[in-house]
Amino acid sequence: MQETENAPVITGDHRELLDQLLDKWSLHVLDQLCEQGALRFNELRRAIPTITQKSLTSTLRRLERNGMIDRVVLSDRPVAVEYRIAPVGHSLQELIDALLRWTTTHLPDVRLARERFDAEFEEK
Amino acid sequence: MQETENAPVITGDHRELLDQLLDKWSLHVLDQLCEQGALRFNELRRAIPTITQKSLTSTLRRLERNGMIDRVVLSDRPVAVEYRIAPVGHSLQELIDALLRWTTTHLPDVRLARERFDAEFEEK
DNA sequence: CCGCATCCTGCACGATACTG
DNA sequence: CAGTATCGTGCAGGATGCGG
Repeated sequence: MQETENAPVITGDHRELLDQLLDKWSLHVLDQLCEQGALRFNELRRAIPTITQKSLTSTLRRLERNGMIDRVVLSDRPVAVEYRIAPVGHSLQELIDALLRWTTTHLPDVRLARERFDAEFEEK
Repeated sequence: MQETENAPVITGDHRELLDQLLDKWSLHVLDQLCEQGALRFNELRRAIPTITQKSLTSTLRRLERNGMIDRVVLSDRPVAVEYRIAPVGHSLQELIDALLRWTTTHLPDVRLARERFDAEFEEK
């Protein structure tokens, strides 16, 4: 019978982790690091022009804490740091790509749906 | 030929849409509706006990506006409404499941990484 | 049963200035 | 170059009460 198939119940832990990986900036950072393998702090800033320095810092810290990326000190004087995608983080890449592909594919549908919804709402 | 493979550049539109689909509650709602097909308002409340009525309402509106779900009026007196997963929304199910499976699988890794990170931070 | 209207609070994020 | 420190603010989301 149906057995609810594989019952993907969403626990608080799931939600918390997803919040930390799919938030406003993490996706950008992960995406960049997955593609480039490793990037310097300011290279990331340039790759994601709209991100604030503060946000980039906190995003990197969070991703590092969750084991998604590694912070590698290249030298002390001058200070040089590199951020590398970690194995666990890399396992996310295909998922992220799938997410982006889905949005790209269905963006037209969504736009149409929105127009319809808004128009219908306008009538009243 | 690296060609950056399929270059999944993240635009503002991507980000906005993902924000509306992967936010705190949408995932729960979509997940429920995908599994059950259709649910009443209060059935959803019971299925997601921690959600507020206000949040459920706004989440449902947003998902409806984006074409992910359909709001079906069953009767007027007494008021009876049903929310059904729409085709576009259904195409998200496997993606959501993949997301949940990934977190379930890698949660141990993440926990370990966090402990290490926090411990290392403690030392200083 | 299915919502809408308000009030309220935290906190995510931006802007800006400073440091080794 | 790679950050830390501080201030200001919008707004998501909880709590509560009312209404058809």
